[in-house]
Amino acid sequence: MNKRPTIRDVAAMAGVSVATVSRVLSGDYPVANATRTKVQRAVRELDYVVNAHARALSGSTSNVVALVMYDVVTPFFAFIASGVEYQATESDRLCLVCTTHGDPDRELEIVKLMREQHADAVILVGGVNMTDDYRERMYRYAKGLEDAGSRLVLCGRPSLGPDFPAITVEYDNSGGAFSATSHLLSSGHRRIAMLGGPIGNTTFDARLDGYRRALEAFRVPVDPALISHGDMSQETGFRQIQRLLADGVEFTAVFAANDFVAAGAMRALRAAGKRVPDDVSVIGYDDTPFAPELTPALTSVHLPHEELGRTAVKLALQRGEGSARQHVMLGTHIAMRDSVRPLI
Amino acid sequence: MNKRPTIRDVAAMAGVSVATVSRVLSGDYPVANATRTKVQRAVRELDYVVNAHARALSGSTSNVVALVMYDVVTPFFAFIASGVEYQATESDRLCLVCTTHGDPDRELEIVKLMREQHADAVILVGGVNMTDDYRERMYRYAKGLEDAGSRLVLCGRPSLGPDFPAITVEYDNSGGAFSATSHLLSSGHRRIAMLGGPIGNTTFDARLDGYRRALEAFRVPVDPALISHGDMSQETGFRQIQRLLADGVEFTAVFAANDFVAAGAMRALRAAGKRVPDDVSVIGYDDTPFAPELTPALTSVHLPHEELGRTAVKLALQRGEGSARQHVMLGTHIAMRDSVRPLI
DNA sequence: ACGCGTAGGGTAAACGCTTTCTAGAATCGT
DNA sequence: ACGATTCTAGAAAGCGTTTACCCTACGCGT
Repeated sequence: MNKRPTIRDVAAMAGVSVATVSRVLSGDYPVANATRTKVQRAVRELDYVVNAHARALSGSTSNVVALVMYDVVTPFFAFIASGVEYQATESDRLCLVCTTHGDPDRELEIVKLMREQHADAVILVGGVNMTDDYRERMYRYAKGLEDAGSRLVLCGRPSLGPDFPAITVEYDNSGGAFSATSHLLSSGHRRIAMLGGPIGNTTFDARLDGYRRALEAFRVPVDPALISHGDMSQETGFRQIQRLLADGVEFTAVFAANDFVAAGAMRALRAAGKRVPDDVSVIGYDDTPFAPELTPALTSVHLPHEELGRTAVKLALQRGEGSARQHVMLGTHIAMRDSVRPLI
Repeated sequence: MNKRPTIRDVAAMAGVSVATVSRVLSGDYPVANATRTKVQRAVRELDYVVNAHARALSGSTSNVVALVMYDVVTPFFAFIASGVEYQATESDRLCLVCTTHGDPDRELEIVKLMREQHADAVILVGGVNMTDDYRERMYRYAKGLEDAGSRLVLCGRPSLGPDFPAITVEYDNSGGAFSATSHLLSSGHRRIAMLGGPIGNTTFDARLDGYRRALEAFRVPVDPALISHGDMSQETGFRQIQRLLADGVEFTAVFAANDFVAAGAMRALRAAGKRVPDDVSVIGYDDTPFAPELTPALTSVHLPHEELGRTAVKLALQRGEGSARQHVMLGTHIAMRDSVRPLI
């Protein structure tokens, strides 16, 4: 096993100083053509690659973007991650991925690790419980990261105010829910069950808010019996429909907090002998890739997941005054399929 | 914006030398309790975090594991990534994620970047085209990474031989296909269409091989008309069924190269008025989370995705003689659901 | 011919940590 | 009580780059 060559070895072989090698490599400083060629030959000869840590230590930018999310497999996160990875690559950055599984301690640990790494940007993804504890925690993160020269980005979660030292990139969560509910309402549905969603979670709360606003706009009273809470899983959707049916709550349509909940709901409806969309219309949220594969193909609120991720990186990397606390909101649209039918 | 404190600042505040601070932080070397306390207080006071690059430069391990895959959203990759991330965290490593989208140039670029980063392990995930060019490329990667002190891991792709300086962690791809096909055969099916799959890709080839072996074991002739190629998408499954039907090829069962292909196939069958499983049985591969949500719930070959990822990291990080070229093969099993029915 | 701006390149000081080497102090065996 | 250990901690030499600073040589306007 050869020891890996350093810049000195390259300099020696090329017969120049290390400074010159460094200059050839970074390509900023003027270097004579003959010299450049000699250096490049030596680099190839020795199969030399720079030491990123030495460079980061000396230079002070690590060229790393960090992504912190709940998990890596839920399509919502996976697609945002995809956008982040894409844009990071585009911007010649590497992409560090960490998961919290909702554990604040782990999150704290990760932010500390990112300070150690001098990440150019730290992107926190997804809904949260907006408590005082959370705000305070974010404030500490922001301070720590700022001192380390990192940008903090809140992605797919609400801004903490214009004075908060972080970039926010969210999508119109409440607006999407408003559209979805309005779609059902204008199809004649009045008894619309709202399913899924951890109570207090900003994502679910926003979706619930859109649901409420749409009902109000149509002057339909909000019936608390139609609103259920739980996590965002298929099981939740399945059980919530079962309970609604068992309790004899009447409804002709279902607005699920996301596509998993919708899938579970459809399964429960089918099990109970209800046909979708003939007896009950169903609409989901997130427009997951499997939505079109369900039977019937699921109508869902489409989110700009990848663009969310890309924008987060783009804004974080853009230097200049005031660039450290921007706020962007992306739109959504409904992907119409076969799970919604007008009420006759 | 305060400048971030260094180890010297901590040393100064605690009234000790930097060496002592370093030792308190790494916790290996014996330090008097009183001293340790003083240092820890100073660390907390200053909100000090070490500089990972300085540490890596001096120490020489970066505590980073790199994951290189086709993309980040396909469940196959996402679940392996999940396992990798989990085990990396477990082992106090950070996880760098890169995607190639099948571009060899990008892959080369990434391996170079990982050499720069001194990643502890570089994990290459997923099937490939096993060409001479590929072997040669891998050999160059292995050499370069070995010099940089990194372990190379081939995950979910075949080993390059016991002498090749890389760890291999694969699953029994061909065996899974054998089981799936046997399941169909022992249910009485004889005309089984094999769908999807890029020709030459090790993953698809292995699945095809299992299909063939099962047919032979049941003394059923292999009919080339039943085997179609394409990518691993829903569209492929959809179109391949359409073509089979249009060509008047007879079949009573479908073995799809993965669950996406299976979903597309089921859609095409439904569109053609064929019922699944009454008229045609369908079996998928990968056991994606949406498999149980399809109608009917899809029977599929379950893969130990997460364990694949975890094992890759575990083996790569374990030091000692011979640990650099191990070969592990994990098993699969069939997740039985409702898309297969015995032929009467 | 002279001064000057600039291209080209070398020297050496950081960057922030780990670790070896060294040494004083405290403890122990006899 | 005294040499031999054992603790504890500091000094300083790297680790591999980048970059500020300095110097030479050359082209050019006047």
